[in-house]
Amino acid sequence: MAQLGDLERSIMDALWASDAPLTATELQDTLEAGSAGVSGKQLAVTTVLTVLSRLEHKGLVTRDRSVRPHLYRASSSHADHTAELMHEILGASSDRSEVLARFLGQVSPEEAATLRGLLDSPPRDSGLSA
Amino acid sequence: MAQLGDLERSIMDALWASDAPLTATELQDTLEAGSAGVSGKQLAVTTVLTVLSRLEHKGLVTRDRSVRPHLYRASSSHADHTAELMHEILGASSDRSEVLARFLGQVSPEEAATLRGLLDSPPRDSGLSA
DNA sequence: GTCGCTCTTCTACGAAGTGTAGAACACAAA
DNA sequence: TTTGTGTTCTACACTTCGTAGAAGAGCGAC
Repeated sequence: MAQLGDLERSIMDALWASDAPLTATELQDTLEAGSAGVSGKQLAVTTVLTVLSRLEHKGLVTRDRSVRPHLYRASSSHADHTAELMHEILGASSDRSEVLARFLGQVSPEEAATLRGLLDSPPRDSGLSA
Repeated sequence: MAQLGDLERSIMDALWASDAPLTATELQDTLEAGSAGVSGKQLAVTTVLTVLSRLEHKGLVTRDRSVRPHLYRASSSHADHTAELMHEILGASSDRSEVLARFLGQVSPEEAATLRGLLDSPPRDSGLSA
């Protein structure tokens, strides 16, 4: 799955931040607003569309072609995606326990508490909406 | 920090697997042996050196220039590196708790047990040898 | 001291991925 | 059918990575 480029990430962030699916033009506006400040430079819509196609190809974005301005949305929630990435990295390791130990060693007390809570509470569920 | 290429990863793996620092030539041999089987093709030493330089530039490898055949070793342990990567990804997320929840949702029972154990035991130590 | 060997640095190139966007095409409304 | 908006095709420059030759540097042998 690998890492994303800057623009790809920006677009994914915009999609993740939006409840409803977005059109390319809407994304274009969102991106301009997001990177606001000094630049104010707007990307060409084709640029946004190209990146969206690439993201769709990578499986990160799904597109609704049934409506005319196509609608784009993230295939999975940001949290899901991030968690998957973390697992991918963990899975590539030979010594999972050791990695987990290090991971916890770097975790903040708050996060440790969160983890404890999560481990105690029923671990059996998935598909919660973000 | 980002992700590594195939050869870069192979070299890091070799360094991580070795107790002592290695020279470029030793790494060259190790890589040949590691990828053994059908290929048997050996990389040019310069290739190994180039990649080592790049890895040094990225901070993943440190080099001892005081001895003649320079000695190369991984800057941090494999587990440390992996854990750092996981934190990097987690840190880039806006909703850490949600990500952690998803992460745990995908974790195997064994790993969950490991985590529980780690969270219960004194979290205060670092620098364990891999 | 300089010859030669080994190791390192410089330089380079091709492939892949990414940011960027124009040109051309498709489709619906007027 | 024309027109405007949205999508696809194509393209190019830049970066990263795998790959390695050519040239330079240091050290031991003679």
